[in-house]
Parts: sequence; C-alpha cells; structure tokens
Amino acid sequence: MKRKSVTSRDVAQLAGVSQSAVSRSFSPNAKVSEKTRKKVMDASRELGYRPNTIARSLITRSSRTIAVVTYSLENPFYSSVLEQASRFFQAQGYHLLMFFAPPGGSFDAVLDDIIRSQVEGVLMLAITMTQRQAGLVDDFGIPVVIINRTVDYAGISQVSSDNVQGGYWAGRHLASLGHQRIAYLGGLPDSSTHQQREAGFLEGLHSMEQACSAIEIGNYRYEDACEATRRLFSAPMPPDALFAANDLMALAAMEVLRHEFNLRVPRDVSIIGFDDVPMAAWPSHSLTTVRQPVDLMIQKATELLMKQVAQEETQPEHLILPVTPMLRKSTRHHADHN
Amino acid sequence: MKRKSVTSRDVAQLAGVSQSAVSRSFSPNAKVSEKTRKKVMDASRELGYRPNTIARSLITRSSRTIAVVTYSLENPFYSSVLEQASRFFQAQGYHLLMFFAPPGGSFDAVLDDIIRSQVEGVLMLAITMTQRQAGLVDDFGIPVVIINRTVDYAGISQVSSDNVQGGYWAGRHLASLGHQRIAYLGGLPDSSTHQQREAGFLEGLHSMEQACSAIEIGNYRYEDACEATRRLFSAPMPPDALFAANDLMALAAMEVLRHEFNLRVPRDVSIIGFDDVPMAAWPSHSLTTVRQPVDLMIQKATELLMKQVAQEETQPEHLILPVTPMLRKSTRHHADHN
DNA sequence: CTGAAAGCGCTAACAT
DNA sequence: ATGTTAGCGCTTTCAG
Repeated sequence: MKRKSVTSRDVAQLAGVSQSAVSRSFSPNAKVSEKTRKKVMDASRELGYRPNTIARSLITRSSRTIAVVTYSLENPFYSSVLEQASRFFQAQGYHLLMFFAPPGGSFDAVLDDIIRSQVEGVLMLAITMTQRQAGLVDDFGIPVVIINRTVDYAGISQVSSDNVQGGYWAGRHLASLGHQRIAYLGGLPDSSTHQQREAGFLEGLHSMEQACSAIEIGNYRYEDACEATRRLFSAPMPPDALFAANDLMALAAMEVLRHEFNLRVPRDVSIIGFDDVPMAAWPSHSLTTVRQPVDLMIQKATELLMKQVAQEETQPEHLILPVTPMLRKSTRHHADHN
Repeated sequence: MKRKSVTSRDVAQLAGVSQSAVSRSFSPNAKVSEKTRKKVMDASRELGYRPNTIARSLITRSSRTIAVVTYSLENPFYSSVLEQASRFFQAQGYHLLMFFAPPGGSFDAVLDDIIRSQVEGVLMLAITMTQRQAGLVDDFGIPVVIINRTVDYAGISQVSSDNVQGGYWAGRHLASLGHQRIAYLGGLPDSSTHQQREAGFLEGLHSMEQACSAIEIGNYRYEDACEATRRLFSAPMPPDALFAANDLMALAAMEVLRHEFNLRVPRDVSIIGFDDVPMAAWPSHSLTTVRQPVDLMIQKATELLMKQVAQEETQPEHLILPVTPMLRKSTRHHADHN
C-alpha cells in the first residue's frame, strides 16, 4: 500500500549503468545502444519503474499539459469539445487539466490558478472575458484559444461560428413565413454569442420590415428558458414565432408550449434554435436550427493551440466559421402561410 | 510573447530577503513576520511572480492532481460527475487531469500514462476493468475509486447503485402491468451495470412467472439503440414492453416506436429506462425510469477518494446506493390492463 | 524569525 | 555511446 518510489537511480544500479543511461533509454530520440537499453528496460520492469513526469517537466520546462476552462458542461456541445480536444492532445502526449469557473464568476482567481499550474496552453470554452482579463493571460505569454466566444482583444486566438449570420437567417426566415409577432429567447446577456445572434436576428427582421415583438432571457439553461417562455406566452398578445439562442432553450420552449399552453408547433408557433445538438434531430423535436460546425470548430481550435504551443512565434487568429440552416419541422412550411 | 520566468530568487533579490523567505511567504502555515511577507508580496506583484507548482510538487511529492478516466462523455451522467467532482476537488486545491480510454480499448497504455503522471488518485467513470488491471493500479499504491461499475476485486473502492434491485423492479412492474412479451434492450455487454440490470430484470420477471421475450444490445448509445429497437420490433411477434439499460436508449426506442413503427407509448408498448437523466422528465418523453442517486454517488466517490488521498491507511469501500423507481407516463397505468 | 545549504528526480551539456 | 556534472525552482532541515 505504500507509495512506490523507484527512481532512475535505482534502475541504474540494478542494470549496472549510469543514471543518465536510464534517462536516455526512456527518451525516444536518444543515442543509446540496444544492449544498454535492453538492460535498462529489464531492470525497469523488475522494479516497476516509471519515469517521473514532474521531474521531467521541471527541467524541460514543459508540462505537456493544457488547461481547459469552462463554466459548465450542461450543454453537450462543451462535453463534446472536451472529449474531442482531449483525445487530440492525448495523441500528442499532452493532457487536459480541468478548471471550472465559479458560477458567480470571480474568474480572476481561476486565472491565477491556471498560471501557477504551468500549463502550456489554455482552451477556453464559452468563457466571457473582459479585455483586461484577456490581456492578463496574454501578458503571461501563454497561448490561449477561446472557443465559441469572442472578445475585443487581438492578442488571443478565437474560434467561433458566424452568429450574426445565423441570427440574420433566423430573423429573415421567420418573417418570410408570414409570422407577425416574432420573439427572441436570449442566452447569457453578457455573452458575445447572445449579443451577436440577437444583433443578426434583429437585422434580419429589419430587412423584412419587421421588428422583434418581445425579448426574454433564458441564460442558455433549460429551466430558465421554461420560465422565460411562460412569461412570453402569458402576455396579452403572445408571439407566433420564436428564435432561441440555443437548442436547449428552443427545446425547453417547445416543451412548455406543447404541454403547458396546448399550442401546436409549428401550426401555432414556429421555433428556431441554434447549435444543432444531436437531440434536435430526434423526430419528436425535429427542431429547425442553425448548425454550428462543431467538429470543425474543435479541430481548428485544437490545431491552432497546438501550433502556438509548439512554435514560439505564431500569430493569434480570429476564425469565424460558417453556419448552416437546418430546416426541420418546428417551423411552418412556406406553403402554410396565408 | 516570451515566456516569463520569474523565480523566487528574482523576488528575493528585489525584496532584499533570502529565497527561502519568499518560499515561506507563499506557504499558508509558515512562520514569517508580517514585515517580510509584505516585502515579498510587493516584490512578487511587481514582477508578476507565481510559485511554480511543478517544482513544488517535485519536492513535496504531491501533485495535487487527480486523474479522471472515462470512455466517453456522451452520456450526460458522466459530464455531470466530471463537473461536480472537479468543483469539489478544486475547492481543496486539487485539479483533474483527463484521460480518455481509446474506443477499442487498450486500456493498459492509459494506465501506464496515469502512473507516470504522478496523480494522487484516480477516478474511474464507468470503466470496465479486469481483475488484473485493478490489481495493477492497486499495486502502485495509488487510491482508486470506480464509479458506476463494479469489479470483482476488493482492493479498490467502488461506488455504484443497486442495479440488480432496479432491474428487478422494472421486471416485476412490467409483468404486473399485464404485459406478455417483455424485452430487454441491453447496454455494453461487458459492463457490470448491464449484467446486473439484466440479472435483476430476469429475476423480477421470473418472480412473476414470466420470461424475457427478446434481448438486443444497444451499447448504451443512441444510434445503436435505434437499430436494436428496429430489430426487436420487426420480429413476427414484437414486444409489448421494453426495459432499456439506460435512459438514452429508452428514449431512442421511444423515438423509433412512435415515429417509425407508429406505435403509441404506453398504449401499445410500455418503456422503462435507467438513470433518470433530466431529459427523462421532459413532458414529451415522460419516461418511467429507475433513478440513480447521481449526486449522492458523486459525493460519496469524491469524499472516499479524498479521504484515501489524504490519509495513508484507509480501507477501500464498496458502496451500493439505493435506486428509486420514477413512475411516469411511458408505462401503462395498472387500471389500463385488461 | 531568517538565511544557508541540501536535495526532490530528472535532462542536458560536457567530457571521455 | 556512455558517464560525470550541473542544475530546473522549489521546500525543508539546520544553524544562527
């Protein structure tokens, strides 16, 4: 039960070689004769030796560790990012160290924690940062890629999708369907995604000479979205169409409308979401939505981060990837409108 | 852009104290005068100094890191575990290091990786281990807690729920409803949860003098469960009731039955799931299921692991927590049966 | 209370 | 190709 602590010295002694020969034997591209390597490996096996990664990190100054920062994993989008990114980095000998930002959000303490931990890069999942905070991490010279949020600061890389365009399409589409009272179910008010989707949406409506009839906030969460939907549809003149800033909220609205207000979707109300989570395609929901290119976002973000970690001088990039409207059955068909 | 590398020596020099005074100033329970500590803190702030956690780990022999091992985060149950466990450990100055087991599953390489990384504990999420593998980690003297799986090995701690009892209830309940052709939609065949739920289910049916009419495997995954459901209900004598080994598969079955086979749930087919994920309670699904006490499982597992990490001599425990039947609308009411 | 000195386990020159 | 030596940045005796 006691912690074994077999060091390279122990192995060297047993194998009858120097300690550095042991070290070399465990380095992929070192110059060791097959004979010594074999002696070392045999001795290692016998003693159950494993190189101590921490000692290695101290001297090579590379922890082979990437920090992942997020507020929550409730949205499957982010657990998906986490899983894919982790597999990607793991394949290159890196590992992810988790940091959850406190709900309330004194994000600064987490930042401090991250810097102490000597990670070589930071992956931010949907973290809303101020320019000051972005500058703070940047000053430390540690590569950062932020996924699904933008911040008005050039020094760190950002990968997001075209939220404005997605919102614009949603607005125009609902208006083109002949809806007259079109509402917006917003996400976290401070988030760039919320703001951009809303801005695009309003512009889309405007381009069809319509305005937004009502706005409520669901904070990207299921329960909050249910509440917001109840408020929207308890009004004297309830909406006849709804754009939600993500799928989870769109689905929440659909549940509330169908089962509490006895409204039919899309007959009485059209709904559009954002993300295209797997569940959106389930036949029961068949949610019309704006697809974010999740896999591509993850791929770009991880590659970008890896590149910055590997090479000293790489310029930050701001990537905005295209979204795709997914027409399903939660919105009226054009022919339906009178 | 260059990596800053401010060391305690730099701070000491600026503050006009010794390097060890700096170290002491950053140790919570060290004996330093307020005066020196202040000098040190001021100098630290000026230089942007952060103690190097890696160097500290090397000497204290404690990485303050816990490994989390999982196959996938597709099931929200596990992202939930991850988030809650992470917050718990973070509050005590520990962080989680992610390890994803390869899909095919040469789990041994991951084990080696984990040992090298000098973590102080391991949290296994739904990892199916052989006795040999369990013994291997145990031999290293590193505390392990395995959540939602059992393995026939006493040396490591295990936290699961009463799968046998849950399956038993499902079997008896479906039989008591008057169903005649009751099928099982299984999870990963090798997993202890699958085996225990199935065993309990068959026993429950048996206690009502019924047998299981058909078994198909859905591997705990949505798509696989859809396929399995199609096979089950394409048979000449399709089931009139179904017990799925988790909610995700139960919901998949519900989608397929309603939208591909035009069957009504529960009128034509009763369905019972396992887990009680949030989605199960959505009115559209209203899935009758066996609730696992997720929060309690997480709490017990993290506390157990923390205890073992903190104290050398703690006995492994095998916890089996009680499950709760959640009667919703995917199963017939008793009065319905003729 | 504070500084000097000795490593933690390893890698990376530098000799040999 | 191998051994010797000098640290990586920090914590922790040990004197003073």
